[in-house]
Amino acid sequence: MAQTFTITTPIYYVNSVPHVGHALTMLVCDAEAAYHRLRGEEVLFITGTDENGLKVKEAAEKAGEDAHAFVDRISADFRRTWDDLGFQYDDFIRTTEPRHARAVQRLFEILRDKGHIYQDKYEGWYDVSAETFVRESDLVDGKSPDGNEVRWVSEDNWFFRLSALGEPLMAHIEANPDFLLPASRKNEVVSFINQGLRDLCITRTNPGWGIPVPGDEGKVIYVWFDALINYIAATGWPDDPNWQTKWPAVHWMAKEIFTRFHATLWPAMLMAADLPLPSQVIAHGWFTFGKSKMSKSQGNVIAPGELRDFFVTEAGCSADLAVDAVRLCLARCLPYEGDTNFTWDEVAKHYNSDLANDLGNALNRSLTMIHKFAGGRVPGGAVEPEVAEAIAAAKHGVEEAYAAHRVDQAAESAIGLIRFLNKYIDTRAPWALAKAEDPALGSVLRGMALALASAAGLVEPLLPATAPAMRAQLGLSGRPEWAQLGAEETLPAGTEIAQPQPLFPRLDVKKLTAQVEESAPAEPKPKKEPKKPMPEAPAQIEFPDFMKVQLKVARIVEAERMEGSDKMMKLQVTLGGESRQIMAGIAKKYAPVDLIGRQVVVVANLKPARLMGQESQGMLLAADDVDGSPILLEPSDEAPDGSLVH
RNA sequence: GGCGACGUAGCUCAGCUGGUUAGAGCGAACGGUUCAUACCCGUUAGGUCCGCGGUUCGAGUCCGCGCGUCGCUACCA
Repeated sequence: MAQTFTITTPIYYVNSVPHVGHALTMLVCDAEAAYHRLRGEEVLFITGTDENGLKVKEAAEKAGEDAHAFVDRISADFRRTWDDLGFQYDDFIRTTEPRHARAVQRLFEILRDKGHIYQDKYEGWYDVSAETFVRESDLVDGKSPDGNEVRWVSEDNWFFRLSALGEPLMAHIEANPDFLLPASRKNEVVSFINQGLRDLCITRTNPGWGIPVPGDEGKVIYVWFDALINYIAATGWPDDPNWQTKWPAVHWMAKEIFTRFHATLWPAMLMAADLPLPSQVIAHGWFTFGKSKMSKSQGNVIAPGELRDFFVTEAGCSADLAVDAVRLCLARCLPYEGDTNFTWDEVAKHYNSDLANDLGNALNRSLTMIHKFAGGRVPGGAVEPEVAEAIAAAKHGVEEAYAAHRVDQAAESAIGLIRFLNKYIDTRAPWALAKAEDPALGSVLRGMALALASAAGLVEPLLPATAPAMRAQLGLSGRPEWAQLGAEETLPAGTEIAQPQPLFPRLDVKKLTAQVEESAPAEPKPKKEPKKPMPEAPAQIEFPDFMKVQLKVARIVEAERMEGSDKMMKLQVTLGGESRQIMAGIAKKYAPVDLIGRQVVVVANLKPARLMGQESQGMLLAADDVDGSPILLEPSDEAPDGSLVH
């Protein structure tokens, strides 16, 4: 069986509403899928919704709705939005479907049987909203760093041995340079993995919603662990023996879920289960709007349908073509590496220059000329070499762009052919040839028509409504094979041309500018995520509060600088009978030789923590110097190691 | 804090392994053309290629330092 080209968007969390960011991911996948279909390949384009998690259940309750009804409703919203915009996905998978649950449970069992999952106790704070565990030290005023409510949980849980998979993962990344794209994101993943991976708690207490842990029904599987498995579930794994013809897949997503989940956790899960890794994992950046990210919490979401309606109302193009206009603008503004500011201004410019002035006008003027100078039929005559070459070059450019997942560059290359055509028309001046009754006229007109027919094919994955509309005006029906695209035979002499009909009416930019200025919301507050501040010390504390802190004298027996940090030092100390490892940020000021043998004061009953992948069992006390550098505290006289300080 | 990226014409950005007069699109100015959706084509922009130092016969392109933006980060207790 032939290998299928499988491409995925993330499954969208039902706690949000569809916005332009989602539409961008949909677009790149849709365009790539369409391109591969045009080439005659089997294609599987998967999208869907992520519907498990405590947060979903609580959102349903808040809405006074049954959870099933709630997710059905929101999932349908997403689906309707994508249908409305004409995205041609092949499968829409929901994590509440049995096929997904079965795959999740099966993968869990496999990993457990192989020893990659173990049971342990977790006790600590849990952020319900973000569905993550929160370190005590990260709490801000009793809330999570994101300001969400936290609750104390103490439970037995299942952990995924992610810590063991860093090395094989790195090996795979190094052996496959295009596995993670773009390169700048890949670097982030490499440094993330190099910091050392930690085992991940992958279960939660069963709230009556989610996928139960096989053999431990009191638990459900952590939403992220669960959600990622949709990709393989949609191929039919584990039951369909043909699933491997649909795997591996190309995964596209926005950058925020790249590093931790798609580029690390997911490949690690597959690796642990001895399943093939995705062929490529690719992240795009965000659209920003004004100064900040376009997001629900910022209140500056543009609904994708809103953009389409804009072109219908303001430019007056048909609904189908307005969708194409949206697609073009998304592609042209595609933030591949960084983020892109997505503005009405930019949108209007791309629409006018690429679609109205270049593409639409080139079609229009060419058709008019064929009517005026050739009686409305494609004349005979060989297409001139420079036209054939320009077509071939543009086609090649589009192919290269799609091979590199650069939908933006594919658009550029296809529009480039139109630009060439406009220059060619000016240079060859068919009106002058006609006047002079120059025999070259036929060749020139036919070349123009062929360039347009070819351009239609090249833009087709990106502009699926525009391409057939162009062909219809050119008097062509059906579409050529990709391989045939650009061939002279695809446009026989004598083909009857339709009456030209403007496809994309120009936008009146001046009028728009006035409107936008009028309706523009106040510039979104320039906000920087507040760095989590150190908890403020209260003005006074009770004596028992103080007594909670156990301070002891310790003697440093070993000290070692940490690679990759100019401040951190790893210390081995003795508290009399007991020795401990403590991490301390003092390496800038003190050298190991200054420290060994020295007595210091430590907080002895501080909960252990991991710093730079090292356990720290306590905290070294130091005063802040004016420049912020540490000044170590030590007893003024030799004290017994381990003696209490109070 | 660490790691990483970026800083090129008014704007958005290309410039691979260093090599003659540094490019594209948009905008602007001027000119041309008339087939066309007031569109298209051409010319122009005197760009310190962020700054300073270095390697080299030669650097936007490599190295160091500095400044400025930005990204990632499970950790400076």
